[in-house]
Amino acid sequence: MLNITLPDGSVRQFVDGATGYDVAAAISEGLARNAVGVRVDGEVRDLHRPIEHDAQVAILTWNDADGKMAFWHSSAHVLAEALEALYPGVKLGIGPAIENGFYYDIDLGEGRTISSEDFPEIEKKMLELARQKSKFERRAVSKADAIAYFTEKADPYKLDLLERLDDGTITFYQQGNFVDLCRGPHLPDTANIKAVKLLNIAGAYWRGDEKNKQLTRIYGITFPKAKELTEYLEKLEEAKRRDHRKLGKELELFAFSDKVGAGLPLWLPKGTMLREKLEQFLRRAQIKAGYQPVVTPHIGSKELYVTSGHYEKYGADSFQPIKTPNPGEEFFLKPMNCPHHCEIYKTKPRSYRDLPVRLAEFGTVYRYEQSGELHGLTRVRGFTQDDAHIFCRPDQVKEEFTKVIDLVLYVFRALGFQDFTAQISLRDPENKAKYIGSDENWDKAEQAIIESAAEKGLTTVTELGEAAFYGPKLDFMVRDALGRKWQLGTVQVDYNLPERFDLEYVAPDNSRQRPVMIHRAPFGSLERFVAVLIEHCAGNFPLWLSPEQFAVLPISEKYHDYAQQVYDRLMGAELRGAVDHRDEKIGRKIRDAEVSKVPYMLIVGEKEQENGIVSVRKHGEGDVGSMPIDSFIKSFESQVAAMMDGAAG
RNA sequence: GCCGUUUUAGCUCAGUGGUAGAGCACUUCCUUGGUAAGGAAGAGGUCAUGGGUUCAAAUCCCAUAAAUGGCUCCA
Repeated sequence: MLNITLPDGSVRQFVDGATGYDVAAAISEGLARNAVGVRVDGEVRDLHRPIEHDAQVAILTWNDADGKMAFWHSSAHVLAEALEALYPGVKLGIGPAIENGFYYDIDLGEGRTISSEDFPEIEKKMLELARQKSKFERRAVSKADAIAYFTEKADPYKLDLLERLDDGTITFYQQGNFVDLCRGPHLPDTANIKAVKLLNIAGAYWRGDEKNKQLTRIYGITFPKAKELTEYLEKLEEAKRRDHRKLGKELELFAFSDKVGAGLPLWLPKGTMLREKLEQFLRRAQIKAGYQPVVTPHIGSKELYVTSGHYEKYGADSFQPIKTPNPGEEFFLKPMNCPHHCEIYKTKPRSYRDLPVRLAEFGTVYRYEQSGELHGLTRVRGFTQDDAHIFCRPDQVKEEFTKVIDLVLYVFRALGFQDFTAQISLRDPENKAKYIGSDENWDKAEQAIIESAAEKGLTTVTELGEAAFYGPKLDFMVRDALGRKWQLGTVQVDYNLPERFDLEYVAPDNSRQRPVMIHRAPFGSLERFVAVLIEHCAGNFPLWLSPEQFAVLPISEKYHDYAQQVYDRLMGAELRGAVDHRDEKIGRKIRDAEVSKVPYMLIVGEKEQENGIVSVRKHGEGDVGSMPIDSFIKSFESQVAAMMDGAAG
């Protein structure tokens, strides 16, 4: 007999050889019908695989993340089966499930191509195969048999995969006539796959190595219900509507020009207003937090980067040096601000009493990103970091880290980013040699990060081996309203640059000590931050940031004078906006203001002029009634203040 | 950087080898209108750039650039 413990803690008994399906069926018929897999003592397995011993068992359905993975992984096999049917001789690479769907890498062979125009036919074939309700059958095979099978099939990629697998761990899965090397687990059968959509097609190197052959990767997604596919596609449409590249153009925030150069954004007046408000906001917060603003040039001599080590590592792949009339003299556009800041630190001897020294700069840096990597404002070749470097004693690292986290949280709250996680990147304990800095300091810094993150109650994930070679770091990952993940703020401990620049402070015993350096940027870069902010709020910026906070809309030309009076009053109170003087009807002016996402529309006509009031309309909400101009200003100001107080609390 | 796709008016996009189009935006005129598009007329294009094929190229071919979806990279 098998004792099966269910997630609710109850224990049920089953005959030997019982499967996950039997367990599901014993719980309810509906569960058995919807089950896609089973978790046995933490291991996700096929529903119909016998459970060998007493275990903790959870039935997985589409609603479990692991259930979705099995569902999509199985869908990838169906895609492969369809491709084999439609494109005989196709060679298969790998076909895993991913966060949203699955893909399969294929090699069509010389001269054959496939494009998104072929998708409908492939989708049709996949649905046809799915309807056959083929069982996914698992079988263990010996390495020799596996090699024989794929040699016979002349599938070089599977053979390559097999080379790295050990005998005894190899399993095949078969549905219909299609056999694939696969660890599983899979769905019981193909019938659950009711809706199929192939999404896009792309090149991908075999094993992710650009020295290898490039395969064709087909991305797709499947669902157990057609309705869910429709909803997913609607979500994609919504993401497109929020795309910062689209909104940036529509709202006239930024632009690019071939003549200026790829990846070099031009900030238009409205975008610049937004950006300056963000800068102003952070500048103030940083002054309060004890930072000292500094300004450094956009270029630095080659020597600076030889010292920092960046020349050796990135010199060849950077913007190439700027030459001068002096032979041999070379300058680089600065790819980061830290070397300059190190030189500021070195302008005078520092006492342990002076530390920490916090140098802050909105520093614009230039990096020659690969052409294929450029993407709107999130990946550019010239961008401004809200950078600062904290030079402190090793015993101050933790306190400084905590303060930086406070600052980042303050910034995120003020901007409405509630859903974020913090990733702690530590060194690989197996391979300590590849990191610079003493063991003792690393331990101290890693502890400092872990503890301060815990004290601040951050939701963290810890990644071993993800630290930079010069120090551990903490990155803030923000999810936008659609659940997409972005890396914004970062805090990094650095033992390398203080060493390379020979930074020192005088300790109480008069000895020379090495300070620790902390790089930090709450926004990361203004460019990426604005991009994420745009997508996060779909272009409806918080009132205090909105480039245009109001639009005065006169009913007709007769009220232009009064409109101007209203405008002057608001500008006097330091609100931002404009009067719509066009010869258009009020409906049209309202529509245009709504479309351009102006938070407040102030409609003025005869009534308003006579009574010294404005008729207020709120973006997305409509008419909110009329009030004296001063009341509007007061209510406006209290709203802005509330946003800032909320952030501080 | 690599693979695929795309590039036509300020914007969004039609146009499959034979006289360059639409809607919106813009200009002018009419209209002075009360909470999401008033009407009319006009102006606006080296069809990304450079080569080639052809009697003839926005259209077919090649190269370059940029954008875009991925891959690789990211101080």
